[in-house]
Amino acid sequence: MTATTQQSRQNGQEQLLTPGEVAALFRVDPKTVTRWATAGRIGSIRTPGGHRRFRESEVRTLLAELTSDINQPGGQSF
Amino acid sequence: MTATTQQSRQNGQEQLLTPGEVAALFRVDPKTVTRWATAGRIGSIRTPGGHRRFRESEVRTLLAELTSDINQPGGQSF
DNA sequence: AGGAATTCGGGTAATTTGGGTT
DNA sequence: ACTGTCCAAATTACCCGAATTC
Repeated sequence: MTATTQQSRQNGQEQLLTPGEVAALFRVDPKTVTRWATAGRIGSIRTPGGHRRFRESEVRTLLAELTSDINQPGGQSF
Repeated sequence: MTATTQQSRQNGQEQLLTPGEVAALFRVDPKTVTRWATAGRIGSIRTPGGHRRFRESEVRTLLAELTSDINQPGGQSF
């Protein structure tokens, strides 16, 4: 198996992203992504050391919602 | 044989994970997992050669505890 | 017995965290 | 209410050579 060192082992596992990667996708500061997690707008997984990891699927979903105007019931607008 | 099938199905024994395996679950470097073991944040078993192995149940429990989902069952939110 | 991949160790950059501020 | 920046401290990532595992 030719793998660098990282994310190419668990095939059926959930892929996780670092704050910096998520920030790059949204074109925002990593700090802003952290605020989203703190505000409960996005799920996060903390490492035992306290750093956050984000689910790629969830991030992509959120990113898709921002790509086009979404105003559907259940979207929590309060 | 692939990297994910290093160990065959033993009897009722505890499944052990390699540092790389645990690292993939948390999306960190295998070396980071080693530091967690050194810091006592996660239990580890050493092979006669000095390599570390981790209990799968403990790892999954730890992963679940550090996971904060926003609208999905299974995660504690308090 | 040889080979590929992983995991030791240490040491040094890069990223992340949290608070406070603009 | 939301985001970007500054700061210090903590955590994590990549570098190497050598040992271990399968």
